[in-house]
Amino acid sequence: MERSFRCLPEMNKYTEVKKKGFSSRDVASMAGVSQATVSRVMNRPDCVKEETRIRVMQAMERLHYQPNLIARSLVMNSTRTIGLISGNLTNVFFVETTDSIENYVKGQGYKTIIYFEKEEVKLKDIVDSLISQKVDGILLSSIKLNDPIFEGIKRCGIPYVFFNRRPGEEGNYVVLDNELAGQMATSHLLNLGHERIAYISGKLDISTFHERKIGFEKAMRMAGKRILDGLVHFVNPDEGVIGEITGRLMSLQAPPTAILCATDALALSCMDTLMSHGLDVPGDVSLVGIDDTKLSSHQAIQLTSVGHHGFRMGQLAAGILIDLIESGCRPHQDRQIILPPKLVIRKTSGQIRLKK
Amino acid sequence: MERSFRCLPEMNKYTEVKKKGFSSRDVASMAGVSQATVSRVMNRPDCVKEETRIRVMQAMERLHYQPNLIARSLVMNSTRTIGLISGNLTNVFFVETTDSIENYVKGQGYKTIIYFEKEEVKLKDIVDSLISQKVDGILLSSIKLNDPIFEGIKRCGIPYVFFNRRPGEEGNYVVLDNELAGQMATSHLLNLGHERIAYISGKLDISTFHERKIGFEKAMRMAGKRILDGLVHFVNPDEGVIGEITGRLMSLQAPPTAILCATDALALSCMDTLMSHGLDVPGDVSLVGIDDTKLSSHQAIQLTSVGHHGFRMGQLAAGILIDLIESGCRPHQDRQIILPPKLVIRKTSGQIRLKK
DNA sequence: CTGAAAGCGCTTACAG
DNA sequence: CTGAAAGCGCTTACAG
Repeated sequence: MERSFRCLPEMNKYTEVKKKGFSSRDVASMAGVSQATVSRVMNRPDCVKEETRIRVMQAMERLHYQPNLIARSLVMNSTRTIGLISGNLTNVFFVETTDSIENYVKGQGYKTIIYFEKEEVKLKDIVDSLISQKVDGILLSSIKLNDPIFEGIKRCGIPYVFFNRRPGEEGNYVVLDNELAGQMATSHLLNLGHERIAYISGKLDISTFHERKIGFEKAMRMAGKRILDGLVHFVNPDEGVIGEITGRLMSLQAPPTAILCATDALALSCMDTLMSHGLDVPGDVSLVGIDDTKLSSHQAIQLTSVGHHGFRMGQLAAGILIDLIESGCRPHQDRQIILPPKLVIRKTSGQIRLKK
Repeated sequence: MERSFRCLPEMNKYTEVKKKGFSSRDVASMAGVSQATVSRVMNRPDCVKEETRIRVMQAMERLHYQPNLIARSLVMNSTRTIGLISGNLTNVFFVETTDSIENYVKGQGYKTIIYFEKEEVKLKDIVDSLISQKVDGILLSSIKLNDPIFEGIKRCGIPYVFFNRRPGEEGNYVVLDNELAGQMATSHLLNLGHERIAYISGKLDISTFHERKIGFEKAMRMAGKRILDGLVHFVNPDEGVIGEITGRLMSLQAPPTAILCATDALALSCMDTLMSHGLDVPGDVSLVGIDDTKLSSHQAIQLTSVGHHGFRMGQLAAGILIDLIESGCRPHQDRQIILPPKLVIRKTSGQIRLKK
């Protein structure tokens, strides 16, 4: 558009688009009643005389009338929508939570707007967008430790629940006891005789990874084992560098006899690389994940893992959120659930073997 | 609530809920301008005097103002939202499409409302809900052959694209050449010397399954092989009966030497059962899927499959939808893409072995 | 460059 | 039981 035109009345690109449907006013005039009555037929049918109600309903049918929920939301100040900001679906764990969350909230009569986190998109923008969209509540796994956005969420007063990750000790959340999970996974490997244990994790600005690492360190310390420098890696899981790291680990002079991955998703990538290098798991190296996703129990995978069903975590978080939404008042106490992890020993972890 | 009260003015449960935020009117009065000017600062900043604009923006900051998109949508008649009705995430294929769709439309400035199909929830209700919510377009994989809802979608005039499944020959869609895919998968097994081929599929009221079955039959016919009665099953994939079917197939007097599953998801379930029965794939029985999901290429799975990357299908469909939305006019020709399938031979299919 | 006014499609007190 | 009216928070033609 030319500069000189920029302040002319803008062409309304919607002008020529036909109306998207009929309004309650159209129904009203067809039925010979007021708009208020049409509204009542939808919301409080008991309060409308049967004869009138039938006439209105016939008009609705004839016009294929669909109420405009946007308009309703505006007056009701409620959208019956929750916003879900989730980790990417390339991580199986979030597949489980996304599925269970959508199903749960749908059952409660809510819709779900989803966002999958992405490097380029700032969390703040997503949250702002959700606030602007007037969602009734926000469910988010994508939060960093001490993320300043947490303040913004609290300030605006919109109900929220974190799941899987949390910004700190405060707030509403449902998480795994990650420290314990890390500890249990490590102890399992120690019990099998491993000492040279590699640890592959996501970045430590995320609570999950921060806490699991502490658990790992704690277990090693308690067993009196040293954590070996080149064996510990904190990477960005999205970048697909797991293959490279794994390759490097295994071509070390003294490669690890076991690898603990901070998530099942990482372990799966790791396993993929190990196997494509012709290595046997657990023959050549043991492998353990954390999260215990369903996929890990597949007979072809059989990944030893520690976790607490993801679908349950999603459902719990969604349940709390809806509770928060419907109770209306802002409770004075944060709602916090820390789930106990469970170790599930499968086929990827085995007794250490002596170097041939 | 007592019957006698039912027509009393309803307690407005929103009455006591504090406003969800500030409005442009609040900003206006703080900045000492009219609401119209605040609106202009957001939408056509060039048309506002710099001094005024700065004053308004400061007021916005101070109030942490977030525009109410609900109100804007109402006047603009556009929500910048698309509705996605997807198959369940328990099917890996839909994990890939969901992920790519959300990412693509987000990049185009649209939000995504998702629904995962579910036995209990009727498609019509979901579509109606989406129409009521005034989404700008609908993307759906969940459609049955000749589904009457297709008429409703066309009538209401909302842009739509089907992906993976289609209601028939008509409409906008992006699908795999399913018949060819079925044929290629079958031919592959025939070429390996298999004749006793089992076929496990979803119900035939879904185009994908209908067409893939035709491909299967065609390949068998062209090879002059008979399709054996007890070896063909059309089941509801959600019900987890795959295990049972697989078990029954393999305990037949003359079990199949190969199993073709109509989707990778089915093949994965099938493999799980086969392995848990101690059977070797492909030693005891070959296994082939259709969709070629990423998971199939994992070293621990290595499922032979035929397909066309799911993420591409999702992205193509989303691209067409947004094109349809933004072009505004209803094109006279349907937009249809039929993707060519590719056979990827991995480790689950092998030469037939003679019965010991 | 800016404001007053109308309108998007609903809902709900208020009267009758 | 029903209608007229006001209002939710925006946007935009129309005046000035």
